[in-house]
Amino acid sequence: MKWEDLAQEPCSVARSVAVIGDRWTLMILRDCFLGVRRFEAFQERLGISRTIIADRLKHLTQEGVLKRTPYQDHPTRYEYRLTDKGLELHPVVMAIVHWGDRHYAGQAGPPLLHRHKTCGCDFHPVQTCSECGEPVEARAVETRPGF
Amino acid sequence: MKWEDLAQEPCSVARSVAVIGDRWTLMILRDCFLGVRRFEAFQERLGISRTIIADRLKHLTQEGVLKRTPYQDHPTRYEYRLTDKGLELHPVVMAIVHWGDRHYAGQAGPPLLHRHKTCGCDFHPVQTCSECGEPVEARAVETRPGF
DNA sequence: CATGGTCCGTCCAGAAAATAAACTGATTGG
DNA sequence: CCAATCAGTTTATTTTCTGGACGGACCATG
Repeated sequence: MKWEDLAQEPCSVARSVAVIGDRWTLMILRDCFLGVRRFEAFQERLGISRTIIADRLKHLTQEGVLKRTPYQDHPTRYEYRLTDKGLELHPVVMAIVHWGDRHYAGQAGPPLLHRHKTCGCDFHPVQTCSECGEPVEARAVETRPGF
Repeated sequence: MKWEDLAQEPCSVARSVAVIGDRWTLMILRDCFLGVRRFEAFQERLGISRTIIADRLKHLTQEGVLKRTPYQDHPTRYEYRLTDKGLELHPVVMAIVHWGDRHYAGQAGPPLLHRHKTCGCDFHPVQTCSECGEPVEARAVETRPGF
């Protein structure tokens, strides 16, 4: 099966994974949420070849996750910013961070702390039910076909 | 950069991505949460080569996300079940599903519906703050070094 | 007791994709 | 003029993936 085939599957995981489901794309998204916007900055932070950066940025841009906008003329240079669609990946990234914090943080604790500006506290994300507001456990979820 | 290098980074995204950050691993995890447990079932559902299935299942098992347990003797056959650590990936998978539902569902709506057994409603996941309980917006989060 | 079926893998060669390293090109500052 | 910055592209190599065959341990059927 190919990338393009994945996008055609009648499954939201498959379709999302076709967009964000590889190592470097996820690492680039992480950096986006940390405020990184420029090609050189991505390249330097990730330490991987420029081809990959170019490729992934293009892909994310085509999918509307990032927007390529000029930040100077002579020569025109572009930076990559999260769109609203991209910002909606925040729960995905936070969930990944939190899982990593729980299972791979060293003695010293998690490498990054997250503060919720609204309440001012350091927090971790909690997945709750949109209907009753209670935390959702994996075992408390039942799945059925939607169409 | 290699997979193993990623795992060494002082970043929880990198460390998590080193474990779950590729297409097929994520698709396998999706199936795990849908109750798939056997080699043949993964292979048939994903339609990819057996080599990859074997490789990813082994990797996830080594990382303690899945547990390989016998379900019959003569001959001994094993199935793959999510461990507690694996179950904790539920928010990650749900966040991915929800993003896909929002941006890639067709006219007919999302391919799968999720019911919260506790309250009995179809729901979508909401990321909330562990401290104040309010929904967390990407823009309301501030990050700083933890050690 | 052969024959086919199930199930979980492994092995191999060729095809496809990912990746690194060097290069291009426009421009600015000294 | 020379070096530096920045955003890529090109080329060659390395890695991964595919598709199929194969193995081994059984079971059911005729």
